[in-house]
Amino acid sequence: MPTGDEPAKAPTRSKRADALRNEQVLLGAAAEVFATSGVDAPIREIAARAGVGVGTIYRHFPTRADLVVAVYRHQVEACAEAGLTLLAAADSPFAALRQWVDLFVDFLATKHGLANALQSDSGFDALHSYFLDRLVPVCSQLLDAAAEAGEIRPGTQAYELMRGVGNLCIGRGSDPRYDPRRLVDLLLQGLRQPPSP
Amino acid sequence: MPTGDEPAKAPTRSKRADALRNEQVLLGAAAEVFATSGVDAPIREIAARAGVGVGTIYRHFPTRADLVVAVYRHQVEACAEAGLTLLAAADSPFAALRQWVDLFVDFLATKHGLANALQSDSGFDALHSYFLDRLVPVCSQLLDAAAEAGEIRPGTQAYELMRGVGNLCIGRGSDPRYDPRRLVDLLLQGLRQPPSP
Amino acid sequence: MPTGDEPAKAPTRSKRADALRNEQVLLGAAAEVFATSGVDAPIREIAARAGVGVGTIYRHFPTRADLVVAVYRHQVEACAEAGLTLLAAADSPFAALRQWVDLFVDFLATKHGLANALQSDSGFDALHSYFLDRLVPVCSQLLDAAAEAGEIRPGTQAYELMRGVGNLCIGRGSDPRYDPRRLVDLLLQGLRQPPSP
Amino acid sequence: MPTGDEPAKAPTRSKRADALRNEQVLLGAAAEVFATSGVDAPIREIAARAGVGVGTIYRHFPTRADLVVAVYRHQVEACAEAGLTLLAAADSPFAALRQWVDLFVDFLATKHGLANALQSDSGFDALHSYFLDRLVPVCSQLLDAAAEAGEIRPGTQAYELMRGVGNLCIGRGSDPRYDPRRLVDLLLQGLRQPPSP
DNA sequence: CATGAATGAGGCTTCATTCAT
DNA sequence: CATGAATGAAGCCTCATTCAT
Repeated sequence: MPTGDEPAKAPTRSKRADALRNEQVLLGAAAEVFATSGVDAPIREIAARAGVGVGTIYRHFPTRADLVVAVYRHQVEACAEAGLTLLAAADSPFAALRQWVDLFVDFLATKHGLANALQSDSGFDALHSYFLDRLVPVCSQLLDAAAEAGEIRPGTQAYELMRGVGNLCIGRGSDPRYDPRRLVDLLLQGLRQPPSP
Repeated sequence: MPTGDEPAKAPTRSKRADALRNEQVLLGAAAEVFATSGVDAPIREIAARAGVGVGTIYRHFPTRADLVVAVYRHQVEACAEAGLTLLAAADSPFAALRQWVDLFVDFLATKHGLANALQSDSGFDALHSYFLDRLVPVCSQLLDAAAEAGEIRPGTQAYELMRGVGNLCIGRGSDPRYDPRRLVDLLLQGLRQPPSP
Repeated sequence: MPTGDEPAKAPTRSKRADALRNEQVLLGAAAEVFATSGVDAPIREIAARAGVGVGTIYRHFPTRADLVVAVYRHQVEACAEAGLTLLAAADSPFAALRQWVDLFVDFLATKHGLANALQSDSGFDALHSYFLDRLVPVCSQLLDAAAEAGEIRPGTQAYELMRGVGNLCIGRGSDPRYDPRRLVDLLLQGLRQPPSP
Repeated sequence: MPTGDEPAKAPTRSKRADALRNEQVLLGAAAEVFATSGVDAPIREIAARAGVGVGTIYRHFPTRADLVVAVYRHQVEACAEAGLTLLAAADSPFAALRQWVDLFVDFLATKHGLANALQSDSGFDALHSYFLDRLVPVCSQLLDAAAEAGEIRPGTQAYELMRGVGNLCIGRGSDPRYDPRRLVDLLLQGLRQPPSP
């Protein structure tokens, strides 16, 4: 399965390079299968799609959660980092928050079933934990900044907001009438209101 | 297993009564098991709790969705009817909407896993449809009234709102920091804002 | 699969009878497979031989040990009971012991791999326990009687003797030069000697 | 992975030395793992302990039996040789036999699972053969000498005795009440009796 | 030669669903 | 009509063994 754009002359010290490439293939296949059949898809299906045996998957990712985390790690990291960038660049803390949440929704919205798997009771505790450990602090910073700037009412916890946004992204695409973005926007608008009427 | 002390000539009426009673037992057992183990609980568990064979369940409820719908039908009906009552009784259309949504959240929040099962891709299409068919019109009426009264911005669809509220109820109880009610409230507050900043 | 010797007219209250018959078929098949491939044989193989699905076996015998114990229970019981009979009937306590041990050897010797499975570290703790719980007391009685009659040296424990005899029966049949009976006899002869020369 | 500081011209001798050293490391690791997890331990475990790849083990020892035999060869040889020594040195042929058997029991008793693996049906035919080929002749000599001296009854075959002793050593350590040595002693005492009562 | 990544057979177990009794 | 026994597909996971690097 040579990509063709490498000189065949210098395979040098492969071995590890080989395994690494394989891992990439695996992650790609897993991403596709997750998108299609959800993160609960049979390991066999992923193995088949990647053109490897099941053992290969178990070698690289002993548990399913390991695989899921690996599949989404890059994007989660990018999302986390974007939070800080946005806070520095946006017109206002609230605008930053909104843009950042949009980013998160974009991410979840394109991964069929990922939002579901984020549920803590879905058996993917590691996934749930990873996402929240990584993103809650960022969200918290954005929320605090917006609150300090007086743009939103205080008192909302980042953990709750993240889970709420995640939940709203569940089942996107099943019906064109349902667009999580509109609801997330409503949620953020709600933050601007004084505590209660 | 007829007891023999009924006239064999006219079992019709009593048989029906029997079957009905049986169905009630079934529904009760299913409700308990759903509450404990979620709506995905093994059929056997429900049969055992009801003290009947699995065949009996299949006879009465050919698909699992049929059973789930039957279990929650009363409460869905009550919720639907409450919408009209509230609209008539509340201080304002928006107050009615809010109270009604609270009712719906109360309902979902106490049924472990029900909100999850409402997802259209969860394999319980019948359940999903039933809930929405029955409640969306009510919600729509409440939304329209509030919009007409100028209490909320126009443009939000009842279908979307209902699904959003349902989604927010997923996973309640897994972490004390997550309370769907607060987020639902935020959502409703968001409706009061002008379309966008 | 009617046996033909039952009047086809009176299937009366079957159901349980059916299941019972099935259990017998299962036990028969398991006995054969155990004899052929040892007690570690794949469940599938037993199911196939019995002409049933694997689920049927799991229903009747949730764990493999349950199955093994069930397969041999009758014979273990018979063996245990024979101990008392022999003690009463034999010429001397030692003769009774010898005959009883012969019985036990006969039993083990015809079950390929059973002696192996009796090893406590073979993962069939339940089997190991069952055999010993049932037979050690009997053996103990026989040993005591022989010791009291002065026919054997005192001090040998029934547990140890039973395990020794069991061990000697391992691997019978693999080589015609090995006959556990001769060694067991040697063991019993050894009991007649004074403690040490 | 040649280090490069050896002359490429004459690697023969040093390569062999290398390979030998490697084999020693392997045998050491295997011995440890066998002691810990039995001779059925996963090849990987041995490879890991030796710090080599599994392929290396397969190269040196194509089958598992080859490895096991290699691991115990030294001790088996020593045991075999001890037979002759003892016969010359002991007070009587029977005393020599007894001491020699003790040696064998000591050997087996300290190797977790080795006695089990000696079973001819355990899939380690080579192991079984090696042990018996090497030790049966020795045992035979001792038996014959004792028989000639009139210390034991004639007629017992060395093959049978060796296997019997081996079998008695199976499962040692699983229960403090079971000590193979006592039973082996009984067996030897049995040899001193006249053929039958 | 050594490495260890990849393969895939093989065993296990759970349940939804059917159907004889 | 009710029962629950039987079925068997489906997923899971663990190594022994091969072979490209």
